[in-house]
Amino acid sequence: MARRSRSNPLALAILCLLQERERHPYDLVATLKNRHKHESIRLNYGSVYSVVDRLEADGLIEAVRSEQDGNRPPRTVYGLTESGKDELVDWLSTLLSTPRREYTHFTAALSLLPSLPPADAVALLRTRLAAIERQLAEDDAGEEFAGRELGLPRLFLIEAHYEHALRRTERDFVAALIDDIEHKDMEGIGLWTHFHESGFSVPPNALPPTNGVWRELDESVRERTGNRPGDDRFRGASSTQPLATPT
Amino acid sequence: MARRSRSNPLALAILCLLQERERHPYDLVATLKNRHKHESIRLNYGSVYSVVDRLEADGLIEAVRSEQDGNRPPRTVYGLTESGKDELVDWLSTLLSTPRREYTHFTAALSLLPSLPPADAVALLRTRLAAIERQLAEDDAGEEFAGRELGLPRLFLIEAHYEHALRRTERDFVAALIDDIEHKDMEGIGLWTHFHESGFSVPPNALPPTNGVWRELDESVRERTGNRPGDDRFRGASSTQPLATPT
DNA sequence: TGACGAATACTCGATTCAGAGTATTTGATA
DNA sequence: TATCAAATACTCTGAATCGAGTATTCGTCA
Repeated sequence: MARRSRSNPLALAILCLLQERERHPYDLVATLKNRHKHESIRLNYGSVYSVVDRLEADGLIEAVRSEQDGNRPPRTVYGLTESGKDELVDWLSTLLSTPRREYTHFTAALSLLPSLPPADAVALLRTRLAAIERQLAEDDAGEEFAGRELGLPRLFLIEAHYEHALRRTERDFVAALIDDIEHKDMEGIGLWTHFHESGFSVPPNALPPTNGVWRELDESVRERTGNRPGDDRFRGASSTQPLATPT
Repeated sequence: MARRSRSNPLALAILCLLQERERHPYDLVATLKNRHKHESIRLNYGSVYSVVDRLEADGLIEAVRSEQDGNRPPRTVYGLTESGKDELVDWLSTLLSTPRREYTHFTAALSLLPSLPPADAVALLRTRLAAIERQLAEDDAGEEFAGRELGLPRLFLIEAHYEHALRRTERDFVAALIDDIEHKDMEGIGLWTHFHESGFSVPPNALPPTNGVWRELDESVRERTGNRPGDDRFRGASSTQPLATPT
């Protein structure tokens, strides 16, 4: 059998819940929300039903019975199969033992930061910093609540603690970044400022070739040189005609 | 016009590149890889072409001309429109200023940790820890290289520095977690161990009601009580018949 | 000079997903 | 007792995504 996709951790969460006992789809959703798993795993109805179908098609879960309450739509109750149990252990083990590249929106935004003028960037990062501080305070209050009021053991809050630690790192990083930009305490800021002030909206390729930041990167990173796309000096020496008809 | 989806940061990256100058799709891909943006933004061919189509349909970019080199497939060169420029600034500003929930595979895995026996969890986390340490060492070497050999300003490596900081946090967290589990230095570990040893693969609902962790959570978090799905005491009091025909 | 691998430049189809929409029931309120 | 909001339990559709596949050309090395 071709390897399953494993791209959506919701499928893994479902396997875990079905390991506890049999459940119908709506019960899965309700339980996940109840346990606040939707804060660490993307969850919505459409996904649940299609993921359940896929798991069933792959033989990892199976319908064990159908229930009906009055006139409501019948509910199909699912249980874990043997190979489902195997997949659960293997998948979860891989996720835990092997770091993989994680893509986040904020990292993406940081990598595009030079596309905004430095002053704007600082203002926006300040707004973010304030929001993070608020969130950190809420985290503390929430932990207080879970620990004291609910008596919820730390074991069941591991992911919340981890996210809290990440958030603190984010706060420190953003604060330091703001400082560095403001005090021009970072290589490249002169260029950044200059190019936005002089009306070129983008730094790298506006540089004369000899100082071209990206050019140097291109040269060093690639074994061979040449006038190729991706090389920022690329200007298309091929035949060019105006585009006549749009699609 | 209905608000654009903004779920795929690749579209934002493309807007940023087109702000620099006009490019054709393959040039976009090559440039993104060249600048190592594919390490912070998920990138593959299929996505690029469909994202470009979408951006064009939304009027954020437009085809400016078509080039052809000998017998190769013609290349359509795109440029940024005025509303594209607006969207770029607005989208990037939002990403920077407003924290949003970020879903990662590792956080998902942590939230499902109790589904494995504690001893297994510790072993897997140790493997991860070693991999993170290796990665951290590579980060240092890579930074050395970029800074010294390439003279690449820190401004263009912000995202790499941020990921490095996150990785250090992850290392510390994982190391501490291993310790806590091993020294049973965490509330809930007794139960966790017990339930895996006694053959119940899952802790929460195996508890007697009076000590039920999730039950208490359910009670406290929800305003009302009752025998409903998602409540872990739920056992389906409705009519039940065996499932006759599978689909 | 001819063969082969790497790079160029996409195309296509099969999943996968998000989220809006639908219909029923329960419980609180007026 | 009628009504209305909230909760229950999905269904459907169109969009987004992924990755494999295709076809051409260039450079290099025997």
